[in-house]
Amino acid sequence: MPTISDVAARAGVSTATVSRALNGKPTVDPDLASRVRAAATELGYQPNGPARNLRRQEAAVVALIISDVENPFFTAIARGVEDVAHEVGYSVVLCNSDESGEKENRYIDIAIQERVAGVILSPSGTATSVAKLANRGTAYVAVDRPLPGQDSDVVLVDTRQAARQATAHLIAQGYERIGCVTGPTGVRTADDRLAGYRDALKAARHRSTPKLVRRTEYKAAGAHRATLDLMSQPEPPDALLVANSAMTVGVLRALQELTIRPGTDVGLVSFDDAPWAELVDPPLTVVAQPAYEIGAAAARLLLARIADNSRPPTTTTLGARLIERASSHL
Amino acid sequence: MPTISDVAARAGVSTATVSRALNGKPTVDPDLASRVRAAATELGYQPNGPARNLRRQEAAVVALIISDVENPFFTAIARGVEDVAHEVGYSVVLCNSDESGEKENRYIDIAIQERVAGVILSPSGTATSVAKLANRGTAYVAVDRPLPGQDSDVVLVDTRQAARQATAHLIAQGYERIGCVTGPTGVRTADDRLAGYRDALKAARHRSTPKLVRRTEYKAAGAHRATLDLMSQPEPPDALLVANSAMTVGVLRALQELTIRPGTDVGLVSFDDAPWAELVDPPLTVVAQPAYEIGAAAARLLLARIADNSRPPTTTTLGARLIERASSHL
DNA sequence: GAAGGCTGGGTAATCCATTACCCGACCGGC
DNA sequence: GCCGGTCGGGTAATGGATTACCCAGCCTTC
Repeated sequence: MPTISDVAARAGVSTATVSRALNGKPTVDPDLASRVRAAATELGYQPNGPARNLRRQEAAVVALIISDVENPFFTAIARGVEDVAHEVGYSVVLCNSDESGEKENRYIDIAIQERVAGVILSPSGTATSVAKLANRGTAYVAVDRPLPGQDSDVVLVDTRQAARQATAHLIAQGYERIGCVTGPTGVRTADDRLAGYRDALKAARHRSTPKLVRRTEYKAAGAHRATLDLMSQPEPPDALLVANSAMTVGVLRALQELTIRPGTDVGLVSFDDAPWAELVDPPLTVVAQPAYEIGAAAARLLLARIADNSRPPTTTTLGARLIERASSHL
Repeated sequence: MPTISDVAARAGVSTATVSRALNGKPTVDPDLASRVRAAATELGYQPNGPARNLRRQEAAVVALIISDVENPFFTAIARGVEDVAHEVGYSVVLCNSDESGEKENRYIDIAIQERVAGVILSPSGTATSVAKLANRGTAYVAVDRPLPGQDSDVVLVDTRQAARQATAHLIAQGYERIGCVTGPTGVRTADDRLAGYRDALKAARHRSTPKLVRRTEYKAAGAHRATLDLMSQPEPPDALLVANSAMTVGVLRALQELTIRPGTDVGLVSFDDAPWAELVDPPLTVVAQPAYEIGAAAARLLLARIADNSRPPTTTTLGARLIERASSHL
């Protein structure tokens, strides 16, 4: 593996000049610079990243810690982050915390150890190592969910308002016993969606009862169980608000098993406009979240904070859009 | 940011002892070791990764370069890789090459620069920097697609056989003009699936004609166009084999627009058992690929190669499973 | 023609953890 | 009581790129 000295020897200059030439510093004679570049390509020289990062005290890398790689919402965020970061020469590494506080902490530790320039994360909500980032002055931005007790940059969706609107839509369509399947207590988006749901019920003077609400992990399996449970009650709901698309898979599966037809027998609105949402029968009414834009905005905030860590923390709230399709029409 | 010397000073020992204690070397007095650990936690010491990697000449990190983060097939592979790697203390960083040879090369260069222990990638198929990995002796494993001209470890699915079986199934169901929507020329899985499709037609003495085949990028948009084009011919196909689930989204959308009912008007078999495959109407017959196992197997191979780079390259081929649902029954 | 200012480029310090090498202390055996 | 061996732990070299600092040579300017 060739080092900078090998290149220097081959080009007949000092290592300092090689470094300057390859990093495009303007103080190098163009002739020398091209001799250096030639030597570097001939040797197939690749700078030693750890050495460079050690000296520079920072790597041009941002870590993106998301809570579920298999959730299209988060992968779309990843795209947004990548596009913005790449434009300014940063690389993005993706880490999957799997909604586990432990894995999240582990990845944060790794990010600190590797001295990445910044971290974007969707906090799991349990106590985390995020404080360490703050202590060390590593730039970070939260997406999708705020950090409990942390005053940081954050990019959110006005998910409570969106849930309220979605529920109001169901009410307007004439549904009377509207249920809600949402994520675990303590996960902010799950709490907010539930709150928005209740807001709408209250505004319409509907009674809100725990019997119509189920909370489980943000996955198909949990939602599947929850739905079986909800629908087998003496007075089952006649419509459901479902808090993400992974859950919707479980809900639809459960309804299938119970031979309850969505749209006809039970109204359905789901968060996340998954690619397949209009392919199921009936096409799903969804709350489309601007995932790509969340990622892009988070990346821009992170870059700004890397440049100036003293700037005041900002909260960016993006709106969601209700897309009405057939699953929510009586 | 505290360094190892700070910890050493605080614990009243030398840096060597700190390093040994924190790395669990057995030659340290237990008392000293616990004093060191205490000092480390008090200071919130996190070792400097670049310095460590520089010295060790390797990082306990493997890079996973996949061609599409938004494709569930690849994210499932990621899970498999992660689970195996974590067990032995390796971290996984995910890089999204987006089917672009250029991005792939870029990430390979970064992986080399950062001196990761190994690389797992789904090669885009265009000429790549993979040779650099080989030259430098960095361990790597190809998944899903073999590396052209490289004799490396590779984990594949017998996708030609699977395509053949899927097509034979359509033939057995009585479809007569079976079409195929597959990925771009040169992408091995796309070529193989087409070949398997032709194998089956030939075996059944059906005529194979280019009029029934379309090749486009492995995405919904391409497949959408391809389907509109295929179905608007004078003699359109009465069944389709679709080469991945992203494409199937495009195909279904196109059929919807043309008000052609899948299953009834046109038989459908798709690669990849997406979570929503049984939720659409009619439920999709699919070729389920063992994505998680591919990832796990690749990770195991990579670890073996990291341990011993002289071992002979192996090819692991996993089988796929045809899951018959309603979309392929006349 | 000499002094001061620039410029390009070399020398060597620096980043920090790991580890080869070495040394002192203590043990057992004769 | 002395010697060789063990064990624990310290000193300092090491990895490779960046960059502060310095110097040589040339240009300007009076």
